[in-house]
Amino acid sequence: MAKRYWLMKCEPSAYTIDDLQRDGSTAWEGVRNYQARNFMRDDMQLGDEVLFYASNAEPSGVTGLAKIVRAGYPEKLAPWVMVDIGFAKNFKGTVPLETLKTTKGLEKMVVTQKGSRLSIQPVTKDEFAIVLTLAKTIRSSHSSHS
DNA sequence: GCCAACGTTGGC
DNA sequence: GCCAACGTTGGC
Repeated sequence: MAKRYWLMKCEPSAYTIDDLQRDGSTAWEGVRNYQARNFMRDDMQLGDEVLFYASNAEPSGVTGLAKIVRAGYPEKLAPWVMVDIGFAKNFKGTVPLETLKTTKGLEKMVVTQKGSRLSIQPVTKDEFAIVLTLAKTIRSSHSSHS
C-alpha cells in the first residue's frame, strides 16, 4: 500500500515534539474517539508520515514531523487501539493554524475546517508537501534582527 | 476562561 | 430511534 500521511494532535501540556525528540519514539495511547481509532486500526501503516500538531498552544500549529514505527495494536482497555510514533523532525518554530488556513492548496485540509476536533486526521500527499514548504520558511523564534 | 462545535449517553 | 442533557475539544 502506498504511504499515507496524517496529522496527530496533542496538547503541549501532555506531550511535545521536543519530548518525542528526547524519547525517540512513544506509544500514542489514550485516543478515545472511534473515528480516530479506526484510522489507527485500519489505515495507519509502518512508515506513514505524520504532521505533529500542537493544540491549545500559542500559537497552535504544526511543530514537527513523526513517522509510524508500529502499526495499530490493542490497548489494554478494549476496544481502543494505539500506534507507536517515532521522531522525524523538530521544526525551528510552529507553522501556525492561521497560516495553514490562508495557504493556497490547504483549503480542504481537515485541520483548517471549522469545528474540526478530530485528533487524528488524514492528510493528502500534496497537503503534506505544502506544509513542509511552509516549515522551511519558519524563522527561528530565537532570532532577533534589528 | 469562554464558549461553539461536536460526540456520547440515556430516558422515553 | 429521537433528542435533550451532558462532557470534551480546542480556538481564541
